Amino acid sequence: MARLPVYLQLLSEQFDAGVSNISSEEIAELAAVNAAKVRKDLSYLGSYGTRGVGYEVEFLIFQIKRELGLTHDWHVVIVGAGNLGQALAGYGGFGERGFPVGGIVDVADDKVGSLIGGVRVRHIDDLQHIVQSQNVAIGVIATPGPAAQDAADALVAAGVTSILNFAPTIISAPHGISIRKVDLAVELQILSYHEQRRANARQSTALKAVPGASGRGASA
Amino acid sequence: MARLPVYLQLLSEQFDAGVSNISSEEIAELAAVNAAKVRKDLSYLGSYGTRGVGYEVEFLIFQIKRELGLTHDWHVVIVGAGNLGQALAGYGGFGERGFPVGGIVDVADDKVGSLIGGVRVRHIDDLQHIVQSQNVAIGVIATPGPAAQDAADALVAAGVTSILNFAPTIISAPHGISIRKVDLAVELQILSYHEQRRANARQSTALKAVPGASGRGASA
DNA sequence: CCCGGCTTGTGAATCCGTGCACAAGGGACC
DNA sequence: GGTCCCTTGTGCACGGATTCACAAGCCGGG
Ligand SMILES: NC(=O)c1ccc[n+]([C@@H]2O[C@H](COP(=O)([O-])OP(=O)(O)OC[C@H]3O[C@@H](n4cnc5c(N)ncnc54)[C@H](O)[C@@H]3O)[C@@H](O)[C@H]2O)c1
Ligand SMILES: NC(=O)c1ccc[n+]([C@@H]2O[C@H](COP(=O)([O-])OP(=O)(O)OC[C@H]3O[C@@H](n4cnc5c(N)ncnc54)[C@H](O)[C@@H]3O)[C@@H](O)[C@H]2O)c1
Repeated sequence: MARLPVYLQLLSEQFDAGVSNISSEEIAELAAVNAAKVRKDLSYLGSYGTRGVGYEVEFLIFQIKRELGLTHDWHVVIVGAGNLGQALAGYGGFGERGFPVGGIVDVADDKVGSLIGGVRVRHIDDLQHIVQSQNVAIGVIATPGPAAQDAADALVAAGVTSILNFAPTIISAPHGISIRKVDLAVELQILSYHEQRRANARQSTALKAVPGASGRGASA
Repeated sequence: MARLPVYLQLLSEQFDAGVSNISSEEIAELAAVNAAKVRKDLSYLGSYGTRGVGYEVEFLIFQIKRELGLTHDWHVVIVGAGNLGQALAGYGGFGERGFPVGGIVDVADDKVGSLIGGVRVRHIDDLQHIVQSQNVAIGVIATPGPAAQDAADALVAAGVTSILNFAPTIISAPHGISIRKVDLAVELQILSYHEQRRANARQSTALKAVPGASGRGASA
């Protein structure tokens, strides 16, 4: 389930805040979901709650981590040392959450060799060596859209089996490779869709009073 | 539907490549989804296809844009001018896709005043002025996790009605405000979940042959 | 003008995720 | 030891999304 990481995040926060026991109701509140859903999700891990009491936070964290495969670190390699690649590589939260940057590669000669967040940018030809020497399983694509498929192919050829793609391109990979895509523009467009629906709703209600006047006018 | 932006993206690419007509089958191929789903999604916009021929790319792009509310630009304001905020503000693809950066704000005095991607960083106290003078409807949160809720409150107070949150924190807002969250760690954890399942599967099959030996050992 | 082939649009069956409601069970207090 | 209260775990019903399959419809060629 895609909600487990969210639970993990908030449980970790609660644990740091000194909370040792928590009910499904409280988790639901913090995760902004239904309490029954929380219990269903957690029961999927096994019956680790105590009726009448709730869940032991520390134990639950461990169980979720086990389920997600977070019992050890997963090294990550970033392809593309541009704007985004640098932000990602320089972002400390990566390693803190169990995903240290094992390497970052690029094709551009002026990028190769520079130091980002303590990691040196290498040429993409070194990808296979990096992946295999560091036992990297996850690759992150931060190249321009047209290069994304090439990057994916290179990652797969190097032995990576999971890919996180930030480029606005749908990439394909052999069966057995996990791919996830994060597309900024898609997120914004979904928001604008809702904005537009709200604007339309306002307009329809106002229409009866003043036909022709638009709600939130978007004048230049 | 959350798939419309994906269709839009790939249709735009096809249009640029000179394709003027396209079938649901081809769209499905490019979007990596079922063809019937594509037709259902598109029929939701109205009956804009021609039986026996397919869809006219340009017209379809226009219809999807209309549905998504992309007939005009939506200005965006970024809260937090750190690592990520700077990458976002400096990213040209934002404006190209109809979401120009209308402003970027921060609390830190050493950030305020600097120029990023042609936009000057302003103090968060100016948020309301920026939002209202530029008619901004969408806010992007790029602050550290603990400050995310404050940022959201400030955005809502300033009049923003949609929020895209990059911080690993669940934020709450009044009813009627759209919120979307993009959490890097969650994406990586989902990938690691699949990795781990693959590793387990390998281990189970190997177990019969060599009990005790682990598949992809994560030593040190 | 008619016919055959191709693609859309959509009814219907199905599947999956969600949420309700409640029985089962554990703990604390008496 | 008993009882009461609180919370978990889950059977069940519901709704939306997905997929199949096919009739309807358009176009080009004969
Ligand atoms: N910058 C952002 O905030 C942001 C936000 C969302 C999405 N994106 C997406 O992320 C991707 C990268 O954005 P960016 O702003 O960092 O772009 P960028 O142009 O700054 O960086 C791209 C980097 O990729 C390298 N590159 C090009 N082809 C390559 C290849 N075949 N193999 C390896 N490296 C290659 C380039 O040398 C460059 O360094 C784009 O697809 C963009 O749409 C960026
Ligand atoms: N950098 C990345 O690649 C990356 C990737 C994924 C997620 N994130 C998330 O994005 C957020 C920002 O990451 P970052 O690397 O840019 O961090 P950062 O520390 O570089 O930048 C945070 C910025 O927010 C500002 N800030 C703090 N409190 C604020 C407030 N109340 N109002 C306005 N501004 C405030 C700070 O002054 C700072 O400039 C974090 O939550 C992080 O988890 C970052």
